[in-house]
Amino acid sequence: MKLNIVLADDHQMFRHALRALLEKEPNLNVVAEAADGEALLRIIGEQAVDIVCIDIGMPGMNGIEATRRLLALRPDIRVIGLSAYADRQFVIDLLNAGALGYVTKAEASEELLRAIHHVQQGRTYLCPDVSGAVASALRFDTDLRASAHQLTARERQVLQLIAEGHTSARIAERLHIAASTVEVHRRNIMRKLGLHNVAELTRYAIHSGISPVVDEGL
Amino acid sequence: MKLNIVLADDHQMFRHALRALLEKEPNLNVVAEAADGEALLRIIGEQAVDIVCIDIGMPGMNGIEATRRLLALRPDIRVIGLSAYADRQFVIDLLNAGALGYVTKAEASEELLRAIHHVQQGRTYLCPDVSGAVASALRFDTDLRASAHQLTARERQVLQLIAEGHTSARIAERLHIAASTVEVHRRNIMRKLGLHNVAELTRYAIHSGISPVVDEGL
DNA sequence: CACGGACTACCGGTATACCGGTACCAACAA
DNA sequence: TTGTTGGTACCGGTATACCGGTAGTCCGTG
Repeated sequence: MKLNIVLADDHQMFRHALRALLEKEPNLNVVAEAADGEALLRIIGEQAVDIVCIDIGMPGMNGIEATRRLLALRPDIRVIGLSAYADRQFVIDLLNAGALGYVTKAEASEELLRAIHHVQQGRTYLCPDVSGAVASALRFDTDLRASAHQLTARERQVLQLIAEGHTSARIAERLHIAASTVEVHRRNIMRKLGLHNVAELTRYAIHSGISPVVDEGL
Repeated sequence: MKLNIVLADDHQMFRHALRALLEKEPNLNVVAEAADGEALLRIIGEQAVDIVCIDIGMPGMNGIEATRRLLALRPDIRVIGLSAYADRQFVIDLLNAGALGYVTKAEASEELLRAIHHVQQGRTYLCPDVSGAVASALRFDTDLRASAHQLTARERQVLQLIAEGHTSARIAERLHIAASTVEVHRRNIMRKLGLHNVAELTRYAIHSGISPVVDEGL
């Protein structure tokens, strides 16, 4: 029985390339690709999926948020996070969201295959440079979780869209809520974080990993 | 006769995956991979290379600098730039450095194959979203090549203060000029970069190194 | 059950950003 | 000379951010 895999990454080129690589493995079957979180959720509602490899740094709904929602719908799916960075906060947030694996793109592709093998059996797998970062975090800072969860899921979502340069009106359209509601989220975010303008919010979003450093179409 | 290709990208996983994809083409032969600019220059000194696909966003020596040095040593090699973003400045800088192609990772992998085909014949190739960005720049400014979109020292200074979350009034105080002047700088910066709000300016500042990722207040 | 948290939504108001234009001056280049 | 670039400064106008309050629903917990 082949494993059904879905790839989620905003870079089509990366998805295609990764598909070519994974399909060289006889027991792996890439059944679908998604360019963003919305597409991913649509896909897992439509077909049988065993494992999802998801990029953390996607615009719109990011990988962590997407993981949270995906597992709420289909808790049986195994999620492996992919990221350009071995950022502690990323790893912690993703594991809290329910993912089983975490591999950086700087690692060899064999690491991803190893991760797939592990999570398929329900085990956790962190690639070497990530597990090192997490271990040091656990030694020095025991309450990382608290700071990571000051913001609610909805607030993180709004924050990411603000940091991507959208106005409250556009964010409201995107989330299918009223602009006034977005304004409320905006103020609550600023109050919780002690920030007072878009520049500071953007810096926070990038630094905390809610928003990727780079954006498309600049 | 097969085309000898070298891949340069700091993400090993991306390199491996891209290799798997390119090697499905019968006339392409990936002869080497490089994780940074230094390794790339070493490789092209050692073996026959026709085409180099190089990532712009590599740490250390970036793709543009590496392209410049590579072509100084081996002007016959065709260079294709790969990037996560369709940043005008990157495109211009890379073309000035002597590259023939530019493809974003958001595009389909077919775009890369198309670019390889074009540059092999000595022709230029820009993928659609990139040529769109360049075209929009041409509408505003006819003289692109002469570093038209470089910011002046004063503008960089203003941009940094904007990205730190200051208002135009505060920036004016800090620089001992009128707020109206700061507004002019602000608009000129946005026009040059093709950006339209503080969030995008902040991202650009962080991304371009004008502003550090971390700030005291955060 | 009552309570709080999260999310939703609206009201009003002020501050600031954003966009367009014009203008003067100094330094420098064609 | 004339033209160009960078820096300075102001005008008017609209859009959006930012700040304060109130209030309804839903949902999970004590």
